[in-house]
Amino acid sequence: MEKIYEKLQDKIIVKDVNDFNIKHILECGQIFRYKREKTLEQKDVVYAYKVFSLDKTALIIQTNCNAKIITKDVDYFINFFDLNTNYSQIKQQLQNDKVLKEAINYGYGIRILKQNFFEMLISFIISANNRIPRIQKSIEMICEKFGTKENDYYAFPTLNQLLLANESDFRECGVGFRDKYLVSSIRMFKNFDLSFFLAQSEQTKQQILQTFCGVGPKVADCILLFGSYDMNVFPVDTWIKKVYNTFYNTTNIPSSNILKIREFFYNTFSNLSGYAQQYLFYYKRELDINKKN
DNA sequence: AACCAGGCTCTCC
DNA sequence: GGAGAGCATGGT
Repeated sequence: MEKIYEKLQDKIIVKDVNDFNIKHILECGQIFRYKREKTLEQKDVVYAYKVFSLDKTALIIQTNCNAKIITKDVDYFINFFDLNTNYSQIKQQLQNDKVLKEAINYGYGIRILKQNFFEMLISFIISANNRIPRIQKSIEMICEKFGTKENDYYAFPTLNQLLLANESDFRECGVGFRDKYLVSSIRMFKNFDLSFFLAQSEQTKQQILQTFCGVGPKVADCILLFGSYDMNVFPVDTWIKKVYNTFYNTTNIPSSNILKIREFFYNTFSNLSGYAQQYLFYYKRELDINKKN
């Protein structure tokens, strides 16, 4: 298959915008550290975003015919944006499901980002029973407080940097009752063997993650999906619950039974569950948000 | 002013 | 092992 991108010295040109839309990618719920930039003067520019991962950053300028990823860390972001995976093929396989076909039509440019495991662990502990804008703000404050300063932004803190943080430090970043979960989980991560963990079975990985304080089934699935590119999980949150109730509730599962809903979707989408979840999440959330305004 | 948010922990049965 | 209360904080 032909590559969808061209690698240059300090940027990547993505040539196929049918499988790459930076708004879809960043606003489908998988990442918290990004900012929309004011659109530049050129009239063909559709979106411009800055994205941050660990200590790295990129500026993405999307037009109607291509997307430019401008960064010092070209190879890192080729992997980060999963540019060597064929999303046309994935989308085609998922089109059998009628609802998903609609969702893909809406968020056609979604790709699953390959993010850092530790950053996802911390981020999704904060996400529990929280609102997305406030999650973003808390994470940003934690970066400013404990992360290394780069040029015009702060890196996500390393494990050693976060080991210096106590509960009131986190409380000042607006994480609320999750402060103690963070302190506990950060200490536990010090003795965490990631490569051993990744070699375990799906079920074992889910169980191990739930031994971290503040990590239940949903957060565990998010960490696996976004932090280890594991497509065999289907995180069920409030938005997916709405998806289930509006589009799929033809079965006899009580709409409050998260684990049963999760099982239903995994049985439906199998090893493409992670992709499917993101199309559905983005579709439902955008529709509801736009309805309000 | 209650109610809710990318749920989880803890208690009680 | 399943159901239910309580949880920080801020927006609507």
